Order: sequence, then C-alpha cells, then structure tokens
Amino acid sequence: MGPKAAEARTRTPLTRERVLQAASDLADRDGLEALTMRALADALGVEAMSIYYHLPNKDAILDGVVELTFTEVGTEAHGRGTGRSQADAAGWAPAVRERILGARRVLLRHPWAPVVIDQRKSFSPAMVRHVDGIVGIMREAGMSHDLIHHSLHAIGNRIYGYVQELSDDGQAPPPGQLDEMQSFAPNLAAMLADVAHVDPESTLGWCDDQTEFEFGLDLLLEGIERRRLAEAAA
Amino acid sequence: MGPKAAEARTRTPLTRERVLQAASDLADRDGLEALTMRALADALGVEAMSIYYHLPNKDAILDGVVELTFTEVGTEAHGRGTGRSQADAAGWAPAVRERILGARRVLLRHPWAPVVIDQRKSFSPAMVRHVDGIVGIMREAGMSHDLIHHSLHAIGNRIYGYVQELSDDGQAPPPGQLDEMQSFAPNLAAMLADVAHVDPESTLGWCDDQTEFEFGLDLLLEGIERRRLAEAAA
DNA sequence: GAAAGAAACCTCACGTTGTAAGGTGAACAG
DNA sequence: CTGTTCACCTTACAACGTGAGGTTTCTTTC
Repeated sequence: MGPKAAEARTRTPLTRERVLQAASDLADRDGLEALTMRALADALGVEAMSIYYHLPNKDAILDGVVELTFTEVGTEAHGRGTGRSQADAAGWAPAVRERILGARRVLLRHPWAPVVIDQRKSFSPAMVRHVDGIVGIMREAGMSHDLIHHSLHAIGNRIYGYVQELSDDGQAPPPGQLDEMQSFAPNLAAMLADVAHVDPESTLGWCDDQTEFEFGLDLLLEGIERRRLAEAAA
Repeated sequence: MGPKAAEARTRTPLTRERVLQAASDLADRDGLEALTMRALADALGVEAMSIYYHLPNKDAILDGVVELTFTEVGTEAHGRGTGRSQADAAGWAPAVRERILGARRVLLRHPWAPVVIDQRKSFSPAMVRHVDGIVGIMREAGMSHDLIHHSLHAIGNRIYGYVQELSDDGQAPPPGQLDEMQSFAPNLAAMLADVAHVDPESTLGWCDDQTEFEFGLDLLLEGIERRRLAEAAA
C-alpha cells in the first residue's frame, strides 16, 4: 500500500550467475537443507517466484551450483604447478594424485556438493573437463583406454575429491555405545578401542579424514600402476 | 457414518516389522521417492498417522529398512560357504571379497538402500555386524588394527556392496552429446568412443557395473595384501 | 454378560516445500 | 501516447511430515 520508496535503490538485476552464487553461498553457510527457493530469494532480496525467470526450476539450481563448484576446481588445478608437462609414464600417478587432491580441497569448502552430486548424479561440463584432464594424463602415460576406463570406475567418487561423507567430523564413538558393541561386534569394538588409543590428540577426533582419503587413493594408484606396467610389457 | 461392515475382516494388526517390510517392498517396487507416509499407510490398508503408533517418525522407518536390508546381508553371508575357517593369512582376501560381493548381491535387490545409507549415514546393528565380520577375517590374518582401520576407509562404500549409484544403468552416452564433448573433453570423448566399440553387445549398455566393481575391489585388496606383508616382515 | 481401561487407529489441521497461473509496474519502441 | 517486452510479484495449490486430540476395538476384571 505505502509508497515504499526506500527500495527503489538501484537494485542490481538478477542473473543466472548471481542466483547460483547466492545459492552456493547459502548452502555453504546454512547447509543444503536450508537451500529453499524462499530462503534463496530472501538472500537475494527478492520473492521466490522471481528466480524462475532466470532458472527453470530447483534442479537447475542444484545442477548450476555443482557446475559452479567444478569451475572452482578447474581454477584450483591451474593454479598449482601440475601442468600436463610432467605427465610422462613415470609421473602420471603423482599428477593424477594432485589433480584429485586439488578437487578435494575445493569440495572441502563446499561440503554439500558431494551430496548433491551423487544424489542427482549431475554431469556438468566443468565436471567432465575435470575428468578429461585426468584421462589425458593417463593417456599420455601410455595406458589403454580400457585400463583407463576401469581405473576411473575403480577410483570412483575419489575422482571428485571425496568418498562417502566429507563433513563426517570423524568423532570418537561414545564409550557407552562401544560397550554395547562389544557383545555383538567384538572385532570392530576391539579395533576402535585400539585405534582410538594410538594417537589420542590427532588432528580430528580419532581418525584423520585426509589421511584415510590419501591411503585409499594411493592404494588404488599403486594397483593401477602395476596394471599399466603389465600392459606395457605385453 | 455408514456401518462399513465389509472391512471388519480379521485385519492383522500393524507391527513395527510389518510396517518396515511394507516400506521395503514399496521402495523396491516404486522407488524411494514413492515411499511416503501416506503411500505406505495405503499399502498397509491404514491411515498415515496410524504408523506413528509403531514408529516414531519417518527417519525411524528409513533406519529400519536399512537394518532390515542388512539382516538380509547377514543371512546371505551364512548361506555361502565363507565361514571364518578359511580366513588364514593367505585366504583373507578371497574371504573378504566374498563377504563384500554377498552384500552387493543383496543391495542389488534394493537399489534405494545405498541412497538411504549415505544420505542418512545410518549405523544399524546388522550393518555393524557385517563390518565386524570383515574385521574379524582381517584380524585372523594377523593384520594390525591400524592397518585394518585404514583398509576399511580405503574400501569405503564398497564394504556395503556398492559404490556411487547401483542402478546406474550404465548406458551409452547419446552420440550427439559425445560430439559436443569432443570439443572440450577430447581425451574423455576418445576413451568413451573407444571403449564402447570394444564389445558392442556386452551384458549392459557399454560397461558392466559388476566388472567395474570387482576391478576396483581387487585393486584395493591387492594393495592391502602388500601392506599386510610389509607389516608381517617388520 | 457389563464396565473400565488400554491399545490401535483415525480425523483434522498446520507449516513447509516446489511451482503453475496470472497480475503489475518500469523501460522502451513506434 | 500507446503498445510490447522484460523483470518481478501475488495468489494459490498439491504433496509432504507430523502434532493434537477424538474414536474404535480389544482385553481385563467383576
């Protein structure tokens, strides 16, 4: 009713990019479940339905933020000195490793991204580019397409810099629950008790996510390297 | 109002188990997104709110169906001849492998389960028991708790018989999209084109999910075995 | 049998979600 | 001045999970 003149401020018009950036920021700050159309509109100083003028629906927004995240992955890879140059036969594994850890660094800043990625199994161009870079490195090491293909599947989620949940906050199991576990899962209980004691004040609660990630990654890369050598010998 | 006498049929009363079984069946048949309180109640011949008498909320139902699925995994493991007996130092890997592939067989019958598991990261007793069995096998092979711990993380999702999406229907990418990809992801495009041609009438569209799963699993098991030998030598 | 009490189920309603349909005001073209 | 187009808003709806409280059905006790 009122002349609400105060909001006639040179309001920068919405764009696809501004919406997606706001969506990413909102998810970073308040979590994925807080990313609703109304909340997003609110963050943009706009009504919910206005967003639909720039993006068809919420799925497009989810696809969009994943795309945006992997654009970030792309710049992360360029920043480091991991050019294609050192991707000879010997150095392919470290090169791939660095690419993957780079992606992981970005994804750690957007913990909601993994969730969106594999609940929507989105394939954005930026994502494809990331995979393509890794394929390129492997190809330059002389691996067959078949071996590369299997290897991508083997590495799985890890290509994108995560596996399972990132923000797992690997915290120690409550002692009460561990006692209960002793009765029907003695091996697991023993392991947990043992491992928790080894380094009581580790970086995280009781297991360092990054270490685990790299352990698994290296296991795979070693195995792939052995397959590559077998292939080269044939 | 009406005397609705027809429905006075000896209706078996709801129980937690009946609800969970119906939920699992419903998800099997119509997919996870079809598993709503109202639809579930309908399948049970009951109103939605009646379910709340037996289960506190929907999360409890999701936890419950995962539990139920892993009970199935437990019986699957017992059926096979993969007792602890052959879990000596040499045979630990095949034993673990069989346990994992057994879990996979079950999870393939419930494609929604992986989604629920890692979107809710549920830890049911039956799930814990499954992991415990694997820890037991590794322990009997003389591995340290530390190595076992790392190994579990390395295997990751695969412990539960899946990785990423199960019902991926790994079908060939549409040729149009592949052409477009050629411009900005040449390595990937080349690989896809190449691999698709190798065996045109494979079991699945163009890559066999089971083969990929086992490839990755074996890569990891081999690597772990080498770590175990290194540990034993020390 | 009847009456009391508990157990099992239902009705109604609310808040939240994504989004279809269509309205409103500003900028601009003729 | 008049229409068209763009950008945004208002209203509304169906589907979701679920709180509050009413109603039916079964069981127990006399």
